[in-house]
Amino acid sequence: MVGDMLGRTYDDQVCSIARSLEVLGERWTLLIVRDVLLGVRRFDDFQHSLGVARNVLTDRLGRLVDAGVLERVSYQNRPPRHEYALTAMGRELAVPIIALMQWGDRHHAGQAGPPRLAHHRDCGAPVQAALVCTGCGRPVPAGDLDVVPGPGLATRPPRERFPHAVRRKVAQMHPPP
Amino acid sequence: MVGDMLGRTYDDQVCSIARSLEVLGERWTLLIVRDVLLGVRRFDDFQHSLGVARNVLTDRLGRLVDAGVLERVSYQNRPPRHEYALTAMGRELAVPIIALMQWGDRHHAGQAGPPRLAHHRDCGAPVQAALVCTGCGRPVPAGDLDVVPGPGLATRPPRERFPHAVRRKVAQMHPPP
DNA sequence: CTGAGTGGGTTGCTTCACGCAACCGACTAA
DNA sequence: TTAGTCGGTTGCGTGAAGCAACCCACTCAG
Repeated sequence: MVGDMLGRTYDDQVCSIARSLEVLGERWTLLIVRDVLLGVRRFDDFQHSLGVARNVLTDRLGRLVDAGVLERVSYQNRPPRHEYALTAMGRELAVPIIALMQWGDRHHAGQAGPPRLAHHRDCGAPVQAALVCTGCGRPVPAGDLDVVPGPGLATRPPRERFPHAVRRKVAQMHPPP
Repeated sequence: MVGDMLGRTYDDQVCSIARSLEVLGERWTLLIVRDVLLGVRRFDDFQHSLGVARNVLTDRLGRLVDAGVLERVSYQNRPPRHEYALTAMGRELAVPIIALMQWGDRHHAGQAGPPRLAHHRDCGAPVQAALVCTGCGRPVPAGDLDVVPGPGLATRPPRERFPHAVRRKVAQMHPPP
């Protein structure tokens, strides 16, 4: 019985993607983080930039603060006002967010080209999100990737595929490429 | 009419992240893609792996097929049955998905460690999602990143900060039919 | 020829989260 | 004094998600 019990969590998944999505997966949340990466900091600016309902925005900002992705930074005392800034943990989200952005650039941008570009501040050259091998240092195409069980998967062995299954042979009708 | 007009789309955003999220951002969708990356292919297997409602699963699989992320591959004719496989476009999602997974590994994994590991098939070494500079070839920490307007952002100058303006016009982003 | 099981859904009902609009409280600038 | 700013909260209505049940074409064991 972890989390909200209904609706927004993926309770029983032993998976870092599911756990990331519990923090980031709701509507608007990732766009808020994008906005912060682009320099937006204040409630009303998020609201105007996104067109999100104010109560929902309140909810999402609060969750991001609770999750440690954002922090409130006071900029005035009377009345108390604050901005939202990325924590170190939040800044690391640049990797998946830029990766998602570039996937969208490749497959869903108009002929005008990408709406935004990522550059290396030091040398000005474009930056790309990619999978790189820590062994040979080369980029790894998605097809050369093996995703295997890790130490955190101890609980629950891989799901049995119905012991009395006869399905296997039928599957050979169209052999995998 | 663009998108669903209500609820699931981010109509007026000129942003590749928003456009990616229109395809991938709904609940369960990204977990379905994760499952396909891990080798799950059939309706009932998704359903057991995720615990998602069957009608929702039907909807998500259909959307992913429509979006060109998955394709149906027939494996039997009477009755017609098929599996779901990643297209080339879908395979590219390994980058943002692994990035999200490793963010979750760093910040939300138990002390047991990551539930899953990504390895380079050729040399067996771990694979990491990262931002790399196409100029100097070095990894780029999130803090050294500049995200600047690109050619696709022609529409709409950077948002005014309403010195005196009335907010009504902005609020009416979806004019009544 | 039954009866059980399978795969891939569809239908109906209920609940919940989102969108909208109004309101608030402490301040500031005209 | 009124109008506006900023960061919310509250209340209400509705559409989408979740759940369970059902369905149909087919296969297989007995």
